[in-house]
Amino acid sequence: MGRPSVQDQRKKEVLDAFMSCVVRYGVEGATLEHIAAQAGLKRPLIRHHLGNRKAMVLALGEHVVETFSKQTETLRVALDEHPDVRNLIEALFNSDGEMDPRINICYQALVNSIEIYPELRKPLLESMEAFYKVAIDIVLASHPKADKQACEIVAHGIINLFITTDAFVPLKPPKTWGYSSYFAALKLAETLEEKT
Amino acid sequence: MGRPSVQDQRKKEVLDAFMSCVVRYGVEGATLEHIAAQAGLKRPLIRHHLGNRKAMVLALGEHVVETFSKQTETLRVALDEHPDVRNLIEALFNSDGEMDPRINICYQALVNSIEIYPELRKPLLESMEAFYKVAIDIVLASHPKADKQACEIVAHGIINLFITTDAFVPLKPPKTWGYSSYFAALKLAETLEEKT
DNA sequence: AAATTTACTGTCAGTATTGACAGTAAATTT
DNA sequence: AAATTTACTGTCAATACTGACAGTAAATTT
Repeated sequence: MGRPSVQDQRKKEVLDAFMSCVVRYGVEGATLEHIAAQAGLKRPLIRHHLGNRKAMVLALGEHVVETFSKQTETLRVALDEHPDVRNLIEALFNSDGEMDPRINICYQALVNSIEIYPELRKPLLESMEAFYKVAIDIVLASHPKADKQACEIVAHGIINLFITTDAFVPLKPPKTWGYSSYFAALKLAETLEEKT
Repeated sequence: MGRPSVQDQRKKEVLDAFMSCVVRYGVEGATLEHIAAQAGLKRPLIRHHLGNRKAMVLALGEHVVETFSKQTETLRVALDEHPDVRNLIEALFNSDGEMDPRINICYQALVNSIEIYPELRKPLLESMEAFYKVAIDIVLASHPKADKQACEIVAHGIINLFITTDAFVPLKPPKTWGYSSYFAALKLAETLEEKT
């Protein structure tokens, strides 16, 4: 009874606003006022729903890790149907709107804040490990004859290139930069093909 | 006449301290007090030498761009002697102590702060363009018969992989991650070899 | 309609950060 | 030694940020 709770919804909204602010101002530059304004709420209200600043940062960490894990799972389905490296690359780089471009930037920002929030280290590390693992599995399944170590290197390379996809967006770089990581990932995948 | 000026030296020391703080706390998290403590100086003194906070951030931008440009030049000499892709990769990934690992992290942090300091955009963009250009030139000179576009893609890929080298360091990742970008870069370079 | 629970706002105190500047100390010239 | 220039320190006011909480409004149950 009583007024129905909207905490779950509000939390998501606030964390979404937090992400946008982290992209613009960094973790420490994202003030509670910034976040509240971005979410269209008053500052005391976001505190009511999420607690103090530290709790918010940790919640953001969970949120990013969770979103990351969902993306990882989305990739795993591409494995089940057609365990092909190109499918992996397409899913990573050309899934229109599926991947939130803010996630990678926030992830990196949180990694760099680990000295302030050491609790973030473990979940961030584990989510990235899972991400690598899925990529490695796909590459291995896709090229069963290829050298195992080569597959791991290619998988790592593809993921690392993916990480940089949106790294330069604030620079408004020439269009040629935009797809460079994508094309490089494709070339990297080529190295596993049979050499005829 | 008068007491000899140590501004040039002090500026360098402060900017070096600023870099260390940006790596730990991000651009906005690096307070003047942090920077001063890191440099072993009093806060009013760093102001005396470098001006207010905004001036310091812009000076840091110049410093990073300058260091970046020096690294770019260091690479160009590797071009003149042996324009080989492997030399490029070795110079990037295995030049013990030559490359300051903080530079990439600071560069990325500054890129993400462009909305606050728009003046940084142009120099940051240009320094990265120069960096790409040198890499492309080396790859082209190294493989004159190869497809031009392929060379550009490989060069971009190598640089983008280089960018990620120290991205995960705060996570204290397993050793296997450490060289993944390096090995991936080598594999990427392989794609330009003659297919026999 | 009363009670209850939650959403939301206004506001204040404590702290952190920055900017500013007066004043002192040190090194150099004349 | 006096003058001059710069390095450096102490300190205070203004501002920004956060934490806390009382109090109001809204939605639901009985």
